[in-house]
Amino acid sequence: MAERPLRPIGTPNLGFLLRDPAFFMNERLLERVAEAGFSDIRIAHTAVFHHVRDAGSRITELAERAQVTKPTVVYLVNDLEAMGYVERVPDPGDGRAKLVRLTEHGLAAREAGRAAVAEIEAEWGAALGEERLAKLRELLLELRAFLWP
Amino acid sequence: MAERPLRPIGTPNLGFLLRDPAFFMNERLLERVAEAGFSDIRIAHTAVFHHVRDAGSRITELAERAQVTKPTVVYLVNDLEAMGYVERVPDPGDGRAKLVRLTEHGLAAREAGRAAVAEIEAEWGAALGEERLAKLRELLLELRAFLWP
DNA sequence: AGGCGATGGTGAGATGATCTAACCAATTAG
DNA sequence: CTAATTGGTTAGATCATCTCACCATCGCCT
Repeated sequence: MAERPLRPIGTPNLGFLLRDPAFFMNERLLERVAEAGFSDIRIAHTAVFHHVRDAGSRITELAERAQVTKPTVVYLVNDLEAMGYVERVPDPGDGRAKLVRLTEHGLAAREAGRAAVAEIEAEWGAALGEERLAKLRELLLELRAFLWP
Repeated sequence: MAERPLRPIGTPNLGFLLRDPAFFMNERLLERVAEAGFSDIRIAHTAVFHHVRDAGSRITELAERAQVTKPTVVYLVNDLEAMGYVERVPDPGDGRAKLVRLTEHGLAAREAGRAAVAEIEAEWGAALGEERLAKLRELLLELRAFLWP
């Protein structure tokens, strides 16, 4: 298998090429969110911020969407609740369930996060050229469609 | 900042687009390496396998190359040494230093890892088309050059 | 209507990968 | 020759994640 032209020596494999900039973005994101006044947010919390719906989401739903286990989400939500970013409200439609919802503070943090991401992507766009960045995004979306049909 | 056209709703940001397939590759890599008979290798170990030179590398060098601290490398190397993948030999040129080198077992595991990566990349190439995958790699290399000049 | 399997959420405890701080041994530079 | 630097290690902490066990509620079935 793998009868394809060998990569030039020293060219990192796709795993590294993908992971390293993802890591970079995480770090910058955290930096800028901290600068915006939310310095207690850690990278794991982004799973919640990214997936929680405005009307509130169940723990189970968050776990599915973020592809982690329920106890992991509970741990993150406990954390965020203690820090005032989210609140748990009873789910009106099901006595067992609770809805996790962003507080005002949480909404502000999410906005800061979104702004930071947009900023970082803009910097990358300025460096590569907007069309090339768009092409990169397109290819990554295609890859994602293949991996998670 | 960020006066660029908004992404369509639901389009994941670049962080996720990059991280998710990197994660995917890691998991597949580990699976296949395990199938090849090296089932005790964990993902963190890849840092050592990927960066160690055939002639042997110092702990310090590995830490720099893998972008982690020295104690982290010591921890990984202890692990790999106990499992028989690497050995420590004294550095002939410096009494303080030791060289970490792959054993026969380690070389075999590295080969299995390389084969697995090549296989996965070939699958991606078959799905996206080789030229498009090459384009993706090219753009990622460009991004890397921007981020780590 | 009552019981019981499925579902939503939690707690306890373990594990893995990382870090910082402190340290010893050997080297190199004044 | 001493002092600062460098290579490696140990100890201990932290964080993010998991599995297993559990309780509460729901909704179905007889």
